[in-house]
Amino acid sequence: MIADFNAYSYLLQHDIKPSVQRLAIVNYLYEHRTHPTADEIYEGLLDEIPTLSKTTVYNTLNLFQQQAAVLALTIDDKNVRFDIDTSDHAHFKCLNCGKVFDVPAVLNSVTSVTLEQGFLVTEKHLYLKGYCSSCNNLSK
Amino acid sequence: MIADFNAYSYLLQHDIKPSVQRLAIVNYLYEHRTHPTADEIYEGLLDEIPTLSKTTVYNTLNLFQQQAAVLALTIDDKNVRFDIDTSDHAHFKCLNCGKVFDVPAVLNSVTSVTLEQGFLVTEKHLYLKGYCSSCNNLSK
DNA sequence: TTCACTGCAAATCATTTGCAAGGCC
DNA sequence: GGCCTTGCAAATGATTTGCAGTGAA
Repeated sequence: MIADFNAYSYLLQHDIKPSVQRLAIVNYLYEHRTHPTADEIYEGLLDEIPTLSKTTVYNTLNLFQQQAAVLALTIDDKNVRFDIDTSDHAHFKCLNCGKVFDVPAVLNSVTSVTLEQGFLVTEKHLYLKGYCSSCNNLSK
Repeated sequence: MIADFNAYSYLLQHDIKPSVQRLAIVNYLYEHRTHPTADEIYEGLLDEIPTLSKTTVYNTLNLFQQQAAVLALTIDDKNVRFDIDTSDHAHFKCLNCGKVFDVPAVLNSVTSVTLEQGFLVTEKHLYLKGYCSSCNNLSK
């Protein structure tokens, strides 16, 4: 499942000094593509690292963001969600079950939006909301 | 500047019973297209309505959202911002000055994203981040 | 030894909730 | 009178901050 992913070199590639906690968080994000919250990551790692503190999870995720090793999603207005997949895609949040799905959108094509002169775009987020197939079928 | 906008009928059109507070908030949003936070709206109306409570601002904005009279933006990870313009457009947030700009994007064209069978999309948000012309020129 | 990393406890801040008082039909 | 709206105070919950202890180079 972890396949050829090397958490250690992933951190080095992003100029992040590896540690037990940092490696665990990267691996958690690599294995759980559910766009977890800081709290979900913390809870998910407690068995593995019982001494882990939530502060460390927040510190680490903030560091990862700075180094562009993860993407912070604000599709949820309650808490920030994290995605280790920084490739070109959009997100869909089901308003019923709350799950956040990856959507294979081509965000680059969105670049066609007309920006004023001198605006420099460094980040693009396309958030879709509605009802996923499971929740949508229930109401039929 | 207020032109032909009628806050009273705007509320009625959205099945919202008018009140002094609700009218003031709608007018504030109509006149301040800066995507204000709940707190900014509260502060901005204190002179006009000194007895206004922040709870009422939150209650009202939540009601407006339910009735689709305003759009809630989560482009900012700190607090939710509100937009009375529900027409087709995107948003750009400057990472330096923090301002949120309207972008004349055609979100409908974004519909071309491939969604799985049975996914029902009810809301689309395109958030761009980077540096606005003022902040971008400073660094040159 | 030094300096960065960790983790506990406390602080902060946006938002919600409980509830009592006031106002409108 | 009854119900909806308002607003205060307190609660909640995510995230940050202060700071002391630990550990690795």
